[in-house]
Amino acid sequence: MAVSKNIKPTESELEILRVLWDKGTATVREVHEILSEHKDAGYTTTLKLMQIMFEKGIVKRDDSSKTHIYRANITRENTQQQIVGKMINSLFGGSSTQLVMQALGNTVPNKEELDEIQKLLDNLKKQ
Amino acid sequence: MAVSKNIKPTESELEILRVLWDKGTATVREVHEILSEHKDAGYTTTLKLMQIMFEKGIVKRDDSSKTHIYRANITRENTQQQIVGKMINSLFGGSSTQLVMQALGNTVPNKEELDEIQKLLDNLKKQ
DNA sequence: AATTGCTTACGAATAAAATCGTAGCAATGG
DNA sequence: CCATTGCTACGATTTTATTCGTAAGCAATT
Repeated sequence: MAVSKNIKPTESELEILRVLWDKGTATVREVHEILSEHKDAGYTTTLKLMQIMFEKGIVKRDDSSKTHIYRANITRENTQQQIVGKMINSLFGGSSTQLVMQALGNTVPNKEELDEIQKLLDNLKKQ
Repeated sequence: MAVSKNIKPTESELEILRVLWDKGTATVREVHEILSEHKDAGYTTTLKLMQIMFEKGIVKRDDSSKTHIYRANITRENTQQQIVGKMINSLFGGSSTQLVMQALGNTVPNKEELDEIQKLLDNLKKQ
């Protein structure tokens, strides 16, 4: 398995990553448009953040044309794992079960989701 | 239901809260001793943090004697819910199920834990 | 009474994250 | 040809979080 870098995106970086994960690729303008629906910060703020993320290696970019095209350089899955893992330790005393209980108690999943979880659970039980 | 304040403890504050949640009450010294097992920061750093948390209302304290006695003023459950909820939205597109799958895939629960989850799952299915 | 040890208070330094203003460059349309 | 528009670069500022040094109080001990 590939070694997952221990990258910890900040809150703002995560917002940008979400857009990139969703869209695949995006320009600063596109990211900014979407972010500004829920947040107000200037265009250059988003630009600067994405430049910093580029320096950190969190995103890649194609700068062959004037308007650069960005894409994520870390996967959603990896980042989720990273953050969830950290949270299990820091908030749930290392028990993933506690987190699961909390999450399930939080919002009620529908039938399909319950089945999906049940399937995973069955799998875990077999081992 | 009580209105849960929208408090967002910082990383350091969370470390302190964990100690307080575990022990119920603690002095700065006690908190510091425990923290310094895994982290090195001076005593006054911990002190200052706890003073700030007091100002924010995150912790209470009994200052009737010279050595103040602290306790958490927000519950573990509430804080977990707060943070998990935020994460479900920001990282899992609002799907608690996705988070559950991630968490379960992360570290393998033992038999008892699996049973516990199964029980909760059964309950959810009934509704 | 002086010393020592432990405490709180608090200003200030440092570090990290987020925000913004301005400059410069290229393409476009009058 | 020049004004406008939209882009990147980047330094500087602001905000937030963390860390620490120092002073002062109090109590036990020498």
